[in-house]
Amino acid sequence: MNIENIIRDKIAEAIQNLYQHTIDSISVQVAKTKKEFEGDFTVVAFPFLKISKKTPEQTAGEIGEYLIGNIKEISRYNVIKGFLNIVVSNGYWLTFINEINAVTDYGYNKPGKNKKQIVVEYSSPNTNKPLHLGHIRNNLLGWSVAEILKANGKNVVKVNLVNDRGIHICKSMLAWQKWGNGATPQSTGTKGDKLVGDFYVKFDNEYKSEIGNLISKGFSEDDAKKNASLIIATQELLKKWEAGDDEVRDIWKMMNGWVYKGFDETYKKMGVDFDRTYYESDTYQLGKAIVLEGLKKGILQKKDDGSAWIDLTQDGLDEKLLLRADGTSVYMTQDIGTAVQRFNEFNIDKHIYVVGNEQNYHFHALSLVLNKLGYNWSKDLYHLSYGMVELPEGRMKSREGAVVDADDLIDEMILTAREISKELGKLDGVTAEEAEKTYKMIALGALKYFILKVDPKKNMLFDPKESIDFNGNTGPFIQYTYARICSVLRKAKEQNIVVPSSIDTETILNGKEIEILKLIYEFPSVVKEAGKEYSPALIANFVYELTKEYNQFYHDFSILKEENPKIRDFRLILSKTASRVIKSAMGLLGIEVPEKM
RNA sequence: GGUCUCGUAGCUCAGUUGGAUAGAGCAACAGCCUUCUAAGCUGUGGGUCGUGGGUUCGACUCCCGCCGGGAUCACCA
Repeated sequence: MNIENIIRDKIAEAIQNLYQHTIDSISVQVAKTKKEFEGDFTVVAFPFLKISKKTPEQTAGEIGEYLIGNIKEISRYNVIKGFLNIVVSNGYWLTFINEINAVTDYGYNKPGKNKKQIVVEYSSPNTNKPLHLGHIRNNLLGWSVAEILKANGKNVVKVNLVNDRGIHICKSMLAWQKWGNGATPQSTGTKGDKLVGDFYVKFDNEYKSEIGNLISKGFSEDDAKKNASLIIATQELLKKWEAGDDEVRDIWKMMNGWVYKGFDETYKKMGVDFDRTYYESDTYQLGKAIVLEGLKKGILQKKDDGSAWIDLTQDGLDEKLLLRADGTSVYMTQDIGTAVQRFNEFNIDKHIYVVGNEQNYHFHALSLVLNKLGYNWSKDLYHLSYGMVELPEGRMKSREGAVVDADDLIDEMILTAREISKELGKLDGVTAEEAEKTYKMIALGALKYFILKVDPKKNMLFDPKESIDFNGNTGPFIQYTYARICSVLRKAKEQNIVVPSSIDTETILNGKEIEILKLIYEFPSVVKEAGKEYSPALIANFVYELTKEYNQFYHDFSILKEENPKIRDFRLILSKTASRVIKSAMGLLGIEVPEKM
């Protein structure tokens, strides 16, 4: 049983014995003691004053006295202004580290017998442009959240839904037909997704200039947009695609093929993967039958032109279109269909959509619509809504090419990592291949940590001019700490010092060592909280705190040169355990850690 | 206009379900490598937590108003 629960129980017991009043032990708040006070855990006495009818100091003192007498793991306490600070004995911490040394996956919950699955849908790219920094945030978040849920013992399915059809891809196709001269990735030496993206931008530029021309000829802006020959030709292309026109389908397949190859490369570089990939060209017809059924039941309304609507005004939203007058489906229709499909296909406990907060309204509506249609699992849908990545000049706009390209960014990071490493001469002793692997590890570590350390819900800023740091609160800092520990353990081995599997529980500890132990102790609850909140940021902030603390310890105390063998052994175990936790935590973020850097 | 969000040091971000004197990193300045990796460590300066009320023993945290930024309210996805 963990010490906080023991304290909770005993406090409830103390209240009962001292003041003849029954309270629920889980309602007792046990917090970490602030750095500037002596103690490990703090209990605030104020909530008990009504029960004790005494001053805060008296109440805290009486409870403290009771705890000393009844919990052997507590060595002493102090009271400051109604705050009861509890000091846990060295013996407890030493027993704790011995215990976790015996387990291999400390901090993780074993997969339960529960066969229910959690589906995490993320990435979900459009096939008309390459991935950019916004997609990076999405992918890293989705992947990491899936890993964190696995660490919480959940049965997770990672899913991608590729938006491979629609007006946007037709724009790239039309531009390729008109101005492409048969260009292919091979003929141009361009990565497939980039090539298709270039045609998308080309389309947009030509379209804009056509609109400009029309406006100068007296068209209103709206009319110009609707009547431009380019947009009309694009719509024709879409119609042909929907009709299954062979030529159009062939171009579509070819160009999407280029894009997939490009995406796969980027995914691989980022280290994200999926258990299943769906394509909207297969699923975009889903949902129609459900909507028609809803009409029949009178849950949905049909307008005069034949379009189908749902009225969400009671829920504070508006009326929402579910089927066009011509019977074709819209975004919402498809999402209804795919949701139903997923719940048929999997035994779903929770379905998580990792999608930007610009679609909050859509997912709010989606869950209401499904609920009204009678699917009681609509409450199990969860929109993991993350904030936008903004540039100093505002949002990224892919049509205008004002984006930070994913591949470029990663490549630049690798370049920087290589430069810094060479400058510091850190990898002089290793093979070129090994060094190259480490540069990539560091570059991705920096990028992933930079993104994941921020609370997913919040918008974040990325300034390309101030490239991502490698010092301070960064991925490389944490990786460096790991490498340092590995180095110490290597040296120990060279000196034939064996790290013992357990340690004498009478060993005397210093304050820094206890601080590190306390952080290691917190790891499981951080994993749990991160799972509950779907927040890799909690893991990132935790592991930073741990490494910061470790670096201070490393600086202030020597390990291998420590003369007292018991203390030396303890420090080795402590270091090894810290490195294990660092590696696990970083693993949950998708960040690898090097043994040398 | 409706709905939803965000506002913490010059900049980027933390701040557990309300708890003690609001913390890190970067940037600036000053120190520390014959000692287990200096991608490190130590110190200094830097704040009316947007603002005004309210609830509370106690508010960065909860409630209301206002100011400022963002998103969304498409027969786009």
